[in-house]
Amino acid sequence: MLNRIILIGRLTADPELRYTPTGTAVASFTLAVDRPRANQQGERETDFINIVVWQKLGELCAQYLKKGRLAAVEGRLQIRSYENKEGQRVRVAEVVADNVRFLDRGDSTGGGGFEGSGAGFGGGFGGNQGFGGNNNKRGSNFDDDPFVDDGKPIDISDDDLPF
Amino acid sequence: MLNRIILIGRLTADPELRYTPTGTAVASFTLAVDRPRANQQGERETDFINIVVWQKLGELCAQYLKKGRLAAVEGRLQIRSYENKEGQRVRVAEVVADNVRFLDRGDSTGGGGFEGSGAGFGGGFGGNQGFGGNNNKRGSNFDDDPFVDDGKPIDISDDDLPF
Amino acid sequence: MLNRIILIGRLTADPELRYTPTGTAVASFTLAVDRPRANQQGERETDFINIVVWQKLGELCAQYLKKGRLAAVEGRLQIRSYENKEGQRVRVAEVVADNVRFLDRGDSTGGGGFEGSGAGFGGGFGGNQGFGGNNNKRGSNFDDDPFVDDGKPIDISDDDLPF
Amino acid sequence: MLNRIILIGRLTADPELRYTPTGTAVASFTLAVDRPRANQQGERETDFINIVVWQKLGELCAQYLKKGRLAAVEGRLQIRSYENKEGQRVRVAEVVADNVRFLDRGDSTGGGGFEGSGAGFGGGFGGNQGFGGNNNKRGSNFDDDPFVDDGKPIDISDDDLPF
DNA sequence: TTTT
DNA sequence: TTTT
Repeated sequence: MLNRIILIGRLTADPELRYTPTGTAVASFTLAVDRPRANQQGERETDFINIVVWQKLGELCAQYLKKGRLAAVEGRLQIRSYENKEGQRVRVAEVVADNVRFLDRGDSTGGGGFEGSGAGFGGGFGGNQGFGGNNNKRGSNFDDDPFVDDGKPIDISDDDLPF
Repeated sequence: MLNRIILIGRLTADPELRYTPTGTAVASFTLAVDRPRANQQGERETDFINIVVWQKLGELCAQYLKKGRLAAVEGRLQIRSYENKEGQRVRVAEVVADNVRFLDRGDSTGGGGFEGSGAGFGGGFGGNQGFGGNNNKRGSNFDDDPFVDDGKPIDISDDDLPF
Repeated sequence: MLNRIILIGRLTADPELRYTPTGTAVASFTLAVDRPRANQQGERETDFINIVVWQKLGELCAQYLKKGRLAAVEGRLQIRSYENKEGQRVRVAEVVADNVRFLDRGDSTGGGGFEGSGAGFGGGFGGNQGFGGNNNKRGSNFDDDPFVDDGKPIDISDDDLPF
Repeated sequence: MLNRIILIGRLTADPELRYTPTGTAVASFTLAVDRPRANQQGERETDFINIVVWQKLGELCAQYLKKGRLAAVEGRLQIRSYENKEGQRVRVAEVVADNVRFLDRGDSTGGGGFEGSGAGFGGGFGGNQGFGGNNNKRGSNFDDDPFVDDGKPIDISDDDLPF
């Protein structure tokens, strides 16, 4: 009924940009988010949280976010479930972002950042013109999805579209 | 650096209440949270999100929340990582709640709900007196943790304390 | 750069429904939100927070929400500023909601609730057909806006549209 | 029942640090938060949102935050109400922060930021030792509270403590 | 000005 | 698997 998450952390690597068979862009990256307190052993722990960003906002993330950058991400926690090759049910958690802010090394406009979910690219967004043709070279699979722990590629299809 | 999630959904089952070796209470349950929109096939999907609640607030959840009840949960998304018996790295996502609201069939106080992380049980909270002795009968294991897909019990220890 | 608020509380009165000169619907109501703890005097205090909801979601609020009902509201905190008749600068705070959930006495569908900001009424939303003609009978003014403390009516105009 | 707000913005001025009669620290500052979209006239608007931060976290804000700095603030929206000298009811909105992150020019620790509401200074926090004696030189008034539009000073008293 |  |  309500599902809202806000994170601030640093990218563990450059974003990956993919396209569905119908040409919808989707970026994915992992955010390292430090826990507020040290644990019993006095160590500061970190949660590595996978983020996916669809459409134009995803393309902007792929263009502007890089490994090590600080970002604020706002979205929804989603639990995908699938069977791996051993027939085990695997559950992967990821945040589907609809708002991303670039918080350091911002461009000269003073802060940077772009927002999704907005009028202006909701219905009318037509694909990925100007981004060089959606190169489904490797079959559009998330074959290195960091949540996949057993080598099984997860197909990205238009079924995954959250809109 | 910042990690905040707010969910509203219904419990898929009664909460489980456990205790660490040192007697700290921890409740766990799963919240079914409907996605905002239907997917491509016109079906309404649901995310099943695991919640853990420590200390007194956990005991209150175990006491007042039941299967089917509507609840609002506020907390932090945490990704635990461990090796299963096949030597595979398994990642489990769960929300560590510090505020839970009971949203239906509220008791006569008008709405119900309790809040954690507050003055009053921060440092001084001494265990679970009055809750009948912390019955580590089954070895204090999360042996039916819904995030565990391979039967391996996860030890709950004082290392897991988020405070 | 980022502005997100989530509230759960009860309506102090039925929502008011108005229309801008160009026929855009806007509902407004006040949410009573109890503070988490009692104050020094042992009293439980309450914040009365004004909510505005635009377009179709506003019409749904006006239709389904009533005085005393419990609702969850998600949106953005906005500070409007204007000069009152004594020439003083007055600042009014309100939450512009893009998601509202109806949390009690839900209709038979089990929970109720509607969500805005979504594809489906983002760009293509054409007005308020089927809601009975937008009766700008009283000049489209917020002449009883609960944030106005000095009798000055605040014009609602298309300038106020947050989209 | 639930009241949570998260903001990212820049300080309009250095924080003000005050103390209650019993010596509890409270910092206040205003955050400029740009709205996500331009208005009808194509202008980008900004909300100026007042923040108050109590106790040790407030002292840290006064120490580390300065005009122009970028910060993330997490807390609760509170509406205070009082009568001004003309006998009018005035309502002031402010965010009572329990978590503040310093997002630019972070100190060498890599990111900066401090968190309140935590074990460690919840119950045991005893005042403001080491901060040089709580200088109520100007009568402990918020005499330049940006929410006060009519010159009336607002007394800060222990009644205002949110804990 | 206010809700349960 | 991981960021500063």
